[in-house]
Amino acid sequence: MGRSPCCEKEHMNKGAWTKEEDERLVSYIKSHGEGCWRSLPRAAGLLRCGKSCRLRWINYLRPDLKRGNFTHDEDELIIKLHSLLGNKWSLIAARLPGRTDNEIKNYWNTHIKRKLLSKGIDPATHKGINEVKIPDLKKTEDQIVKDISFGSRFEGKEEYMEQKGNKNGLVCKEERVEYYPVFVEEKICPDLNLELRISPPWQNQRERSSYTASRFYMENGMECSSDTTKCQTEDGSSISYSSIDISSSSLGYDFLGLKTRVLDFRSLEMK
DNA sequence: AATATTGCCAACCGCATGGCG
DNA sequence: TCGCCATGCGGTTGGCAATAT
Repeated sequence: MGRSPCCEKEHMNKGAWTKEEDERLVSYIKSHGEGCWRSLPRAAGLLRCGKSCRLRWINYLRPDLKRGNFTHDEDELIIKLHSLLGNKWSLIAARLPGRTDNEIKNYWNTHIKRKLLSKGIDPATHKGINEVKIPDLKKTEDQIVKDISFGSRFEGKEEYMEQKGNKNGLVCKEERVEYYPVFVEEKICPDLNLELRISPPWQNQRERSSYTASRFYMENGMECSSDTTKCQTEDGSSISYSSIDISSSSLGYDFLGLKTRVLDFRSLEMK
């Protein structure tokens, strides 16, 4: 036996909402607040299912919604966030005040996809359509990647960060990856590159070696999981990357403005 | 003017997730 | 631990408007 439907389908209105229904919903939520979507329709005198009410409110009636076309800045932000997060529309929407996940999703599918394709960029991978999609990490040539930490802990870096006017925000390091990483150039908040990987908040090499950093490696919409890799630093100490469960950590980090535990990065796995 | 096609977006649907008893 | 329930999420669809033929 399957799951019971979220509401009684019969005697329910479907399709476009009327002005009167909108008014009823708005007035009810104004006086009772959001939530209890299942019981809301009956209480508000609406012949709609709870889901439908929730969607109508979130996507259309909410007073904080921004109307009108997307700006160029919003376009750019959506593209960058999509390169990081993939089709996680709700996460992307969380970074665009006044925009809904549905709105962004529609906008992506109708405008941005086409725009990227016209530039020869694959909207799914954010790479040139003719480029090889999966890098061979074993190759000996250097690779440039962007290593972005999300956090507010900049021990020993406060002065530097203040000078740069970025005490709390993205810390991005441009790193030349060789078989053994010996060259790391730090940059503060450069443009997000489309080649990204996400790691826990920045710490210096020594500190990093003291806790086994879990490096969730995302290559343009794909998660590239790998076994633990030991890398040797200049001073001879070793650093372990990837595949380390740090869920026991009690630390929470501000990832893209969303408070999260490190382990939650797993939920960013691309489909 | 009539019809076909295309683009857009609000809304729906089914599944996933998390909380709770 | 399990099952139920409410809610959230992302993919898909339906219908309207604009445009092309």
